[in-house]
Amino acid sequence: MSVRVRMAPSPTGEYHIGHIRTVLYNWAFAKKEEGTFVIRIEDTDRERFVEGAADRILAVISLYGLDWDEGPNKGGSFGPYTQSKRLDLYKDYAENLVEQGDAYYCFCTKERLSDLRKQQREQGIPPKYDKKCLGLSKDAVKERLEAGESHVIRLNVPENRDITFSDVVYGDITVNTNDIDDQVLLKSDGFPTYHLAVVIDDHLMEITHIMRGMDWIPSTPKHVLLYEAFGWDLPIYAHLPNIKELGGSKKLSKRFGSVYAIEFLKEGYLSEALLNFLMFLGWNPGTEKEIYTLEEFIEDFSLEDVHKTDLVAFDRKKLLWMNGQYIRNLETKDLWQKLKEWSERFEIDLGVGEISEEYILQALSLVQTRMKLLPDFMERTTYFFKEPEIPVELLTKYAKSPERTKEILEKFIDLYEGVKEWSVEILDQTSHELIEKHDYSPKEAFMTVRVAISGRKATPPLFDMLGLIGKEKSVNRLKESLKLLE
RNA sequence: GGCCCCAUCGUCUAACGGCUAGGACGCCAGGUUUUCAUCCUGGUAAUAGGGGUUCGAUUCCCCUUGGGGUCACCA
Repeated sequence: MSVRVRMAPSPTGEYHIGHIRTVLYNWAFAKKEEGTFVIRIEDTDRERFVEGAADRILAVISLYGLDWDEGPNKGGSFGPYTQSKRLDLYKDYAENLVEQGDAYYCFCTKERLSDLRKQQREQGIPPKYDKKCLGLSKDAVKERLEAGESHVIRLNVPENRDITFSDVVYGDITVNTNDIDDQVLLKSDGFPTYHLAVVIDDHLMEITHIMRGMDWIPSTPKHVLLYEAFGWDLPIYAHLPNIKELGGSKKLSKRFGSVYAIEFLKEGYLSEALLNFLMFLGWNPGTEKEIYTLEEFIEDFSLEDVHKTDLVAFDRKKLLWMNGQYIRNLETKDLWQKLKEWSERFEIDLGVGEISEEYILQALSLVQTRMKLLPDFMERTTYFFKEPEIPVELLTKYAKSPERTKEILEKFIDLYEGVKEWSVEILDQTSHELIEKHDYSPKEAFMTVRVAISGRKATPPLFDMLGLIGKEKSVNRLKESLKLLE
């Protein structure tokens, strides 16, 4: 039987970076096993439903370079892939369960339920439905149903039975049914709860492996009960460790940076780097290899290597390092391509104006090893494209006196005006000759020129920079800087 | 609180029950360098505690402690 896995987002908000990790594992597993990856929209909560969220979730998954074989906007033979379009199905199955005695109608009001919970808490016992409506006679139920009384359908959880299921990552997990509540299956608005819908859909869609966050472990026994009641085979469960903020907070927090998948992209992380980083949050190949392409990940991924732990920390510094790796390892023209796409997608101005692509590529190649995030491009290259502001205190910082700064600038202006062939090699050679002749230290001379040209103290190598900026502009900038000292 | 899960450097992690517990990020130091990066070299730092089992426990078992999850007509 071929592998079928799924990711089932709930359109209640923006997609979290941790969700992408789960999508990635499912996606890679399907690819590796030559199976099918399906996406199903679980929009059964009408209160929390957010208009447009489903589309944005699908879009961000695509932006990360991941795709699916069946699902909304894609089709497949197990549709529809949106739960709100499958309502009749859930109702039929729930009613069958009632007939079998595995579920029952419940007419209790929300007030009674919350009072009950309150009482139980006060008595220090775990809150649980007291099965009051299970005692209703068939006729009584029928009567109240016909009267149009508001009702739900609840799972009839048997007493004192150990439910054991096997998890590929966490091993055997056993829970006693006394600790399981008579979960609502069908809500009074006719929508199923997650528990009912997920079991029915996973079965009908022939899902073979369920990979999801380990926060679902406690409700898995309910699902097992449901599979049993329906007489269906259990899928293979593989719960995944959850992700937390480095530093102790329980979840990723805005305080430390981005949280939503789309935000990381906007901040200038490359999807390849993000995915590479995410791979290792809960999985490890057991080797020392850490830079992984998607193809390599598909090759090496295995459920057995998913780490059995409670939480993994999201180390933003390591992510940043990894992003720098990816930026550096890109061909410059490919990096430029990424910059352009990023700029268009998020409407960010790269600050290059109408300058030729050839010039931009040269500037980019000079700053590439200095970039960790896409926006570093603007910060690092602005003076290649626009005349910079020169802070006087920085200009005069390196020579012993303002007079000496002036002298250095004058000498370099003379030198550069006379240079016939404006090449990095010639500039390097003649500049060194100049400082030797006048006994300037390399640092005072070159730092002064650097500041006079760029307005800053940290730039790519001076002569590479001058070479690209060109003779006329370089000389002009030196002259403008000189004027600041008068 | 009940139930469930987890426990190796600060972080992600490696180590058929067996060499000085390995790697990566970070941090520190040095080298390269006119600056900032890159790059190279080195260093720092861990088996939560206590009992067992064993010739020998990071590894297996128990307890304690700590962390996390979950107990809705949310997913």
